[in-house]
Amino acid sequence: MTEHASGPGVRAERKERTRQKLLDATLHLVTTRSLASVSLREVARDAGIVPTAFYRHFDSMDALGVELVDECMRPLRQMTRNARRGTSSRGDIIAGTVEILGRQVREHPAQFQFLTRERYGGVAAVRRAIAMELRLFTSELSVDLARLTAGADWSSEDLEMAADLMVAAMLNTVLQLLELDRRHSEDEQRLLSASERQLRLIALGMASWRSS
Amino acid sequence: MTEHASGPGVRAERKERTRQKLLDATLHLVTTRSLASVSLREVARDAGIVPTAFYRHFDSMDALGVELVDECMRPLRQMTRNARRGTSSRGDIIAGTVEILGRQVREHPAQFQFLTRERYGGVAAVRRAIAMELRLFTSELSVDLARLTAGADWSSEDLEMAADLMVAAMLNTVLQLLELDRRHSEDEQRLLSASERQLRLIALGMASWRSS
DNA sequence: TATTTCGGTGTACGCCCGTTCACTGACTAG
DNA sequence: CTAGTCAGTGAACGGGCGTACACCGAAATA
Repeated sequence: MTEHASGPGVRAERKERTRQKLLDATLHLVTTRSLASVSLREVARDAGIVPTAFYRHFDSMDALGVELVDECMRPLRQMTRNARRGTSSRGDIIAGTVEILGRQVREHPAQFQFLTRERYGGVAAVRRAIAMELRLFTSELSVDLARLTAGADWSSEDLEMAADLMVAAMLNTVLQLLELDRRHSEDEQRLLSASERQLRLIALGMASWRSS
Repeated sequence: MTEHASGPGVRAERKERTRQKLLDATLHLVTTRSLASVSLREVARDAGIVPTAFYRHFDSMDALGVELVDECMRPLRQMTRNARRGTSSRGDIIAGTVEILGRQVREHPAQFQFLTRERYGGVAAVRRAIAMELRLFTSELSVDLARLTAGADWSSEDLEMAADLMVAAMLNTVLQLLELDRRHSEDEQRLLSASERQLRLIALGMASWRSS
């Protein structure tokens, strides 16, 4: 229970490290193929352990997949936090959001690849986990929109509708960014510019919207 | 070469029938899992033939997948044709489009399920085939938008951007429709109503857009 | 120091897979 | 009537899979 002088939880630390290796190996494998086609043995091999040792960390590949969703959601959560912070500092929310989106995708391509690929992939548990996170994301955005449209008579249903559209647009952008080849930053800029204009188009629509 | 009196291509007809059985069996299997996790033997079993006979019809499961994309695109193509025809007859394009979209998804759920699930699934060839069809769809829509915005100074790039946003919104609706449980027509109506308002929001934005 | 805990090992099992090959027999064509 | 075509058969192969089991040795505990 209490930590010893010589090694404070050396074992636990090693365990956590190989656990992370399993997650990393899976994430790497999933950038090419779908999770359903990745085998337990393959993951164990890439992580440098024997297949049976896999069970010391996860009950099954499905369970690992669900944990991986959580891990991959972290950059996305950070993204929304950054976007919110950016809101208060500068005037143009949209430009800031799109810029952050582009950077996050550039810095964590594998995570986004995994999330978008498995969003409608074969493993039901993983699909459900992603759907839950995404619903949370949309509802948070609709709260933000409520703040921005204060005064206009927006129903909560319409706010949800607009937030859903914005999230769909951004996810579409993410998918297109991931399809891009590496080191074609000009294409990336063109895509991000289009994304910004899409969000601006929606904002323009919202400005002249009357909740019926 | 010439057709005989007794049986005009009985053999070819039988072949076509089992070929169709293979495609149908795959489509049915793919509603639950992803294509990458469906085996050749499984498909052959469900189609009622021995595994080796599979090769009389397709080179591999990947090849079958590409053909399946083509087959599943037929209802979608018909949908756009219907939407276009509806355009000329009545005033409200959006309501008509959404209604047709809802009906098509209701009538061909497995096809849409396959297309959306495999759009970013594991099989590269299938992914490419779907992406190509979808790009065609978007560019056709941008042509329609060019006709509708004649007079306003829309650049072709912005037209593409708007069409892309609309397609993303509609695909998002399709995904949500497919997630719905059966026989909850109230939920379906709510979803289609939200989709209609999304498109209307975009149209509203376009009305006050100035291509910069 | 003696004992327990536990992450990782190695073997072994039965199963399903894709693909090969030689074959059969109904339809086709001359 | 005869020869040829070809969709479908059935046995067999080598290989990867998930998983059970007994085991090891270093870290943790007492």
